[in-house]
Amino acid sequence: MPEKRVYLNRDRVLRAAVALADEIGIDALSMRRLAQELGVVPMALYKHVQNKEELLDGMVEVIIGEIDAPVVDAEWKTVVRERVLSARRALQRHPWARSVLETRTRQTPAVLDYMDSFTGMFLDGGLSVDLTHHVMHAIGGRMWGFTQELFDDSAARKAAPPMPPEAQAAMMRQMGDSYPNILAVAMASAHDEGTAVGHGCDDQFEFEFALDVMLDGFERLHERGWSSRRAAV
Amino acid sequence: MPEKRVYLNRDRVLRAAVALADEIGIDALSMRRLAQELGVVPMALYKHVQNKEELLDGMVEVIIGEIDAPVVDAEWKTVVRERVLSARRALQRHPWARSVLETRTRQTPAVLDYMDSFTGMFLDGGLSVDLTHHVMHAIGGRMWGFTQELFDDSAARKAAPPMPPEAQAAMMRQMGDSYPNILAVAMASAHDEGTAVGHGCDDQFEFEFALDVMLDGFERLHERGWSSRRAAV
DNA sequence: ACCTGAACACCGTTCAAGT
DNA sequence: ACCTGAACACCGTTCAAGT
Repeated sequence: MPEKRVYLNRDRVLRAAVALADEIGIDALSMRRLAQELGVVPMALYKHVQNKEELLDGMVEVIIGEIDAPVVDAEWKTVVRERVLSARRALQRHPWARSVLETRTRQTPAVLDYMDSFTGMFLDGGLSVDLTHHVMHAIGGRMWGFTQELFDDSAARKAAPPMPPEAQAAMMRQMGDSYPNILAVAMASAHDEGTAVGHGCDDQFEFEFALDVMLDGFERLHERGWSSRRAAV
Repeated sequence: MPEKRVYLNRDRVLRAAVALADEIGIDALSMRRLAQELGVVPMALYKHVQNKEELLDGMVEVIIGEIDAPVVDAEWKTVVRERVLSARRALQRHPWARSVLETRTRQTPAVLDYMDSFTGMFLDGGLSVDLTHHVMHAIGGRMWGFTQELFDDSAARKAAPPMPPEAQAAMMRQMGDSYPNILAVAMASAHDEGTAVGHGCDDQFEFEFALDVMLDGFERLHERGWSSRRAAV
């Protein structure tokens, strides 16, 4: 008696990939091994995922789906803090996730959604778009690896050829519908670049901004005689 | 007329690997491709490097060698700042270095030397061993990826079986000769763990420490009406 | 002491077919 | 519409030899 044939789909493939990576580790996760797990020939996967890169992008989507929505009715610092800790918990559930995130460069809709929502936590908290911009860069590494590339277009530029201005404007308009917060920040920093006074997206500036926030914080703790014992209280 | 045969050595192999990765990218760097570059059969490399992992560890050594020594006669914040910026420059010269560093878990002598010297910048600046400990964790991601694992022994524990106390003491003594600063910090946090009040090496605590340093810093900038224009002055 | 050659058990992905 | 099979051009690493 032939079993009812259950067709593969993208979602089944991605979930199986996440589960398998949890089990055998990311290095051992190959297209061939995943196919075997699904009881299918390797090439069957390529109907649902263009290549291995896209499989990894899809696995990131699954992880992002595990991050809690922002808490409501709290000051922005609490909202951000809880969200970051939730993201951290999601990453910890999947030990391979950190290293995969760090290699992703494609800005999939799932990633952009998360970024937009994250940006919104600062803007809703009343931070200026300027400060929010640099804060997003600074917190990037702590949120996880790919924030850096969001407002920094060097990665995107490599992927896509330059666009005529009208196409750029059209894209901006379309982005505004889905990602209003990202758009607000991107527009403000583009304006800054025009005036040549602010810092649109200078990689070195962003790095030093984050470094100085940390060093200044350390200095204040040192001056106050901070110790982890007292912090525990 | 036969050319004088120049034997391979570890250093030649590592330098060639770094140069080749710069040229063709880290993904394309294979033992086979590297051997070809050196005009040698793949297996010849295995005399100088146990396997590919060790090749990557060796490439990290080369990178560390490019980081400037700490500047002298300056306050600790400046010393740290300059060192971090120097490390950043080294990483930027080798675009593949970041991703390689993030996958390294072995604590080679080169890595320990760098860590010890880095720790020393804070201790010499007068920070307490306690604060230095948490600061080292906090700055880890900014320095680069592997600091996290230094005082956190979970990675080391996986690699090596547990030791009898005498062996541990002997190792400590030996470490004290080469890495006095690491030892000072490690001993202080071990003591804390005994009192069960401080935070020896709680991963979650370290993460939140760093997160809160950033968030508090952002809040202060927000309150002061910070803008990148004024920061430029 | 150092390098070689052949072989093993893997990869991701293509192409042209099968149902 | 979806899956298959065979093949291609690669990997890292072993082992037993060569000079």
